[in-house]
Amino acid sequence: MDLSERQLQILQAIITDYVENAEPVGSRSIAKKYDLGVSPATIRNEMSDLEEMGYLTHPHTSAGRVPSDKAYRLYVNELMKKKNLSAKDKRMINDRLSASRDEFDRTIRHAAELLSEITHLASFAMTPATNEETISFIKLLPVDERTLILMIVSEGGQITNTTLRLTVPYTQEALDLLSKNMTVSYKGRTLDDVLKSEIIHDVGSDIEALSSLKGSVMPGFLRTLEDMLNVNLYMEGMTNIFNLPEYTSIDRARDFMELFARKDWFTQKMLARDNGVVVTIGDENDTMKDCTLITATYHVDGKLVGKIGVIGPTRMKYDEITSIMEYLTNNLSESFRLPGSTGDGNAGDKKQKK
Amino acid sequence: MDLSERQLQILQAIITDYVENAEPVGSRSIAKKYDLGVSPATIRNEMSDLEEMGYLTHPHTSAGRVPSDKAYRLYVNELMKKKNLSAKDKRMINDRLSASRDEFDRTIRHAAELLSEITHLASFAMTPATNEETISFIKLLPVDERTLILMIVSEGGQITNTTLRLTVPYTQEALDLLSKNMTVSYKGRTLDDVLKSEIIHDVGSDIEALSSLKGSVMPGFLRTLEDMLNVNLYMEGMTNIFNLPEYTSIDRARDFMELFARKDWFTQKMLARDNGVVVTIGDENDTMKDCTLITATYHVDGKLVGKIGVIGPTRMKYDEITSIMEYLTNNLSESFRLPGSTGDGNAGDKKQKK
DNA sequence: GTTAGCACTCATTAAACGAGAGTGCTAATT
DNA sequence: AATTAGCACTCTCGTTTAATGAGTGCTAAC
Repeated sequence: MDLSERQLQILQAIITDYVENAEPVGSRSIAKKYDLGVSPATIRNEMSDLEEMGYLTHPHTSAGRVPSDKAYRLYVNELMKKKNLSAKDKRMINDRLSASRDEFDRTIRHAAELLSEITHLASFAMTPATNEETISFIKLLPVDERTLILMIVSEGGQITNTTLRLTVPYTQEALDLLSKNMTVSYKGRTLDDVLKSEIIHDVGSDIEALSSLKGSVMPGFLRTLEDMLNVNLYMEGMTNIFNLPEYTSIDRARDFMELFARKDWFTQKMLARDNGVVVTIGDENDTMKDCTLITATYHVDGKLVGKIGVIGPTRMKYDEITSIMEYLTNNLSESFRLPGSTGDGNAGDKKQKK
Repeated sequence: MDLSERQLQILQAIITDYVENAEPVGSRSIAKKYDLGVSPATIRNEMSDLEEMGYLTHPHTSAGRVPSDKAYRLYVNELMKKKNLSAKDKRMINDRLSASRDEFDRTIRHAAELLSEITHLASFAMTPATNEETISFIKLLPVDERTLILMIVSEGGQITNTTLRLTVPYTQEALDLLSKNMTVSYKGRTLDDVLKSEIIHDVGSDIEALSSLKGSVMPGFLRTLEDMLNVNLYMEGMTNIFNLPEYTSIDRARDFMELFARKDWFTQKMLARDNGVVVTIGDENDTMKDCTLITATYHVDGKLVGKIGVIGPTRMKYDEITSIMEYLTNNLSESFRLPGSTGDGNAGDKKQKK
């Protein structure tokens, strides 16, 4: 049961108008503003049909029509045209996103800030999940007699280091040996794997000094692995939503804020989403059924995948926002590419239902 | 112009009642609930006097009285008695605050969480400012031919390290020499000082290889210094305030949230506050004139000073909250004491106007 | 198939009203 | 002289009522 050309035009007009003004739109105003060459009465009839098909709703009898989630879905999948970013937005992204591998986290946070500034919505950005990363080698570097640096290098080139302070002195020999043993034991295994497997015994404890050192180092090692696995989540522009008419009720605003207070939960949810630009509208989300959530992925060295997203009411400028996010993530992926590497990171445009 | 005993009793009763119920309190309910042995009429007369002296206000003619900032000030300075923590709260703090020097930031964040949970207010915690810390030594450790670890150790024992990736290979000699030169140049100077002074030239560039290496390392060095100087600010329990009657207006809530969005600004404000338990009420704050802000300080090794605090409406349980914060900061300072060191960190009880 | 016309619906706003809580004053009481 | 009882007065808050107006849905004409 396809929609006629005119129905699509009317639906598009209603969406455009409602997104703009946040108020139920009536037949008369459609007829006046959008030049469809038909009278309000005709539009009324069509609207009635569209409502029957589930694309529109009625807050109450004598109010205008409001697009349903289904209408937005149709719009995102079929009607929406890619928007060209304004020169201002492009400039903003290019200028302010001085990404560099060194300042990874900082860049990611900047990206989230930028996104919320441009879209006037709440935004977030996540550093890549490193579940699949494998360990390349582990090194223990001496600092002073009771202090050492533990360094973990992943195959993907990620390097993390932590300073450990021991309660007893160590010897250089023990240090070297432990480094070697740990590397042998863990090389090629994923962080996840190493952290979960409790096989910490087999690192070798032949020598007394080594065994003691191992005991001191291991907890730090595990903690560092955990830190490597932890994706960082940055949230920006939370207060933007206070300016939106759909959040003038304190309860709505509270719900919204509380969602973000549970960072870890939210992170999990977002990690589960597909790659590329993903739009989930209203009911398609299992929580926040009156929100739309748009995420996009950026790539590091064309491999690791991080996410960036915006959250707002289902009424939002889908065309603009998806375009902005595509531009932004391409820009990010570009910045995070290893000098030598190739591969375009596949920052595609898959609009898909989750 | 001192207050009579009875006036103090009445004032105390009004504060207690208002703090509890958040509604203007009338003469009749005071007479009924608090056994002062006088009739409502007498209380009315006293209330009238108290109002004239600026301790009470009237939302409108025929409403009950509400304590003014001045009244809260008097209460905090004179009337308030130290409260004993409930066993539950004590246990909570003792159990959950498994502080350890290694996981400094984590512990601080936990403390903020805990504080907001116990007080049902918004809380924050700041890591210590290290402006005054001086550099002990700088070390460059080799990782692979183009990667090295830069380590900065402060006199106070703080250790920070960053991984640097160079575009060109380096030599071991150059590395050692640069480490030595940098240590000589910067040893004993404060982080602040080093960062501000642009005297990066005199690190010595006699050798070609050294000069090139220096050029690559210096930006990373400065960035790391900046990171060391940056105090981290953790905010928790923001959404608690939505449950308070004073924040049912969306505008109020928005203002509140927006304040915290500007983390850096807020950090600056908080750094400027005195040590110990400091309470600033309503107008005493230059922003947030309808809030009370309570901060307390904890100590690291009896020296460095970090802050923890709560924010809420001027109507709050001053006695409980200050007691909780004192207990909590003492606990923190205790945990962050170096094994060898002494000195009680002077976590005093100075209630003072800012 | 389209449009004009018109009755009808329903949210929103303003005004009117009564109830209730609390004060402030005066006069009586201790 | 201090305290209290009594009462008129004020102001908020919730409810009711009425008017307004935007917008639909239907019918009949084009």
